Amino acid sequence: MLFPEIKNLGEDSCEKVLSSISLEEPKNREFGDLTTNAAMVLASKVRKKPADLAILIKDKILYKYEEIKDVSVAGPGFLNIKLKDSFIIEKILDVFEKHDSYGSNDLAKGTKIQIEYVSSNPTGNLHIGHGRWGVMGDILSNIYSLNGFDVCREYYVNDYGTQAKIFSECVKSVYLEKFDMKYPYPEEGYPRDTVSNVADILFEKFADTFIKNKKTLEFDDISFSKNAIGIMVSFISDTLKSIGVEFDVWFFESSLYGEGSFEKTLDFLKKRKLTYEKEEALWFKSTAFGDDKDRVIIRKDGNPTYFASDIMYLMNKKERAFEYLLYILGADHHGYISRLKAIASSIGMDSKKVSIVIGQLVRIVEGREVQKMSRRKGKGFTLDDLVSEVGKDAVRYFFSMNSFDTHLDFDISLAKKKSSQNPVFYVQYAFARVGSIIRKAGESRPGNIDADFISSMDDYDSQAFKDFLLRIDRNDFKNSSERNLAWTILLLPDNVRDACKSDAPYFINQYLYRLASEFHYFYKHNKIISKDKVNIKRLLLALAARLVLKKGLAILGVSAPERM
RNA sequence: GCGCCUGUAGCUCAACUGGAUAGAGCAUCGGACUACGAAUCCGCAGGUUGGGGGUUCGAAUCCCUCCGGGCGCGCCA
Repeated sequence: MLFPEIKNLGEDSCEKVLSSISLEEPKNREFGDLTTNAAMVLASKVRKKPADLAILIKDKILYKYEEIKDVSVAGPGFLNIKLKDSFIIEKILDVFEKHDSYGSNDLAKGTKIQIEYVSSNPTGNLHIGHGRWGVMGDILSNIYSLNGFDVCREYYVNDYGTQAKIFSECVKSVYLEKFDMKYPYPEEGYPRDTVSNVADILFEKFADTFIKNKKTLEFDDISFSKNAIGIMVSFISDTLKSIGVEFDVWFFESSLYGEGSFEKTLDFLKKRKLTYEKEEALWFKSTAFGDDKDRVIIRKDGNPTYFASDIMYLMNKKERAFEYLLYILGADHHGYISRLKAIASSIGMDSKKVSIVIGQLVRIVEGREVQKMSRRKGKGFTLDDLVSEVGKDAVRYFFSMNSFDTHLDFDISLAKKKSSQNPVFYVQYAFARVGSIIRKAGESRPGNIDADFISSMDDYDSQAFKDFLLRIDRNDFKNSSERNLAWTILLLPDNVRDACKSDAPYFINQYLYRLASEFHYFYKHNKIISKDKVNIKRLLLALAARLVLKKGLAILGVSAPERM
């Protein structure tokens, strides 16, 4: 999304017109490398026919550029531009020049953004959906970083309210059984197997530490609960780590409530006349800020609600001076959008800088069987099940390959396949193929390549590599497969930028698939190594493809194997 | 009932946010190994964009209205 300021150049009409001019790849590649609608957008402003204006732009402006080989006017007034091969080759050399920084930009210039995702209650295992939000959050964080943002990845742990309490009670009941002590298991309690795991660990680690007096049943509930939740959080953290999802901050809801901070918040709200009492409860006027109903802050029984925590948490985020806040929530939480925005406005934040992405739910599909994700045990897959079934790479690729807005069908049998039907393998195989070429080149000891270079094909800063780049000629490509591959290699930065603009990690997946496809075709139709010689320019393209594939896979957090 | 998302090829999804002939991958059918990895490549076929109206030079995209699917609407978190 890159947020309003960066996305829109401004309100004033002139800039608005300019910003609606596009320069992009045409839908149909035969039209050229780039196309612009400039003539159509500007035509009415200068009172000319789009086609006439297009010809004017073509002759007076575009032909001045050395990089341009040809321009044609087509359709209602599109200007199609074909670039010179020599220019594309220069750009490929640039890719190696930049290498590590290739694909990144500094559009956001260190702007602080916090991305909160998963934030599942620490009262049970993660389900498949959490995996999707986790992967989405992680990849989006990567993408934001590449666009220059200073990203804080955060998980909000709900360890304070009723649910956390019920969970502790469950664990306590099982735990005390180990000492032949009876404690009622709450009705509507959590599934017993997860609870037992936690109780077992507490027993192993702490033995009877929490039991202060066996006869009077005196029990250290506070410490017990804290540890029980802590263990659950470590389970969750382990699961997420297994798919490469990690956080900078694990923020505990309970930490909001120390040292009279709740009272301070109440004072703050009361002073601003944002609260009122009704039916023995304290309410927050969230409707004044666009929410669809007012919310209770303090219940009839005197306890704060979850909404109260939301307010304090948001104030806390504000204090930490994040310029932008991004939430990734499951579709079952879409009711939050208006309330979070309402809180943000009420405490003086710009609600436009609080952005909420809603991910649609996930179904597991195996053949024709459809399973809905479920948190209840015995029904459906947990995230752990899925990871052990198909592995980290497939989980990450499949979870990121579609738009957030579509319900995702996760096809387990497809994810397990090791063939071209499986997009993960297709992309990884392209990378492995370049590795294979490099090895082959080393073995065949070609006359026109020296040994230093072969051993340093990954070391773009080495002298041998730089010498190699100097040998590349600027002559035209021999065929369209060489040119298309080169062109595709150059599109990574645009995709990284657009993926951020639209909060769409799947742009990267699609780009990688296209690049892999372009490479496979190139590979099939062009010989790189012949008997005693290497085609240097083709090797250059293969190496550039390798660099970009690696970079792209890294954004997705999917491994790039040398061999498969 | 109200709100959010959604309906595109047999299946899973795209379409650069209003642009050119709606594109990919699976699946189906045909073709290519004496070959740097056939885990690949090439080709054929597949569509009234759920239905109907409207807005304009131009609509899968925006508006209205039906129909279908998912998810929300607690003094739970």
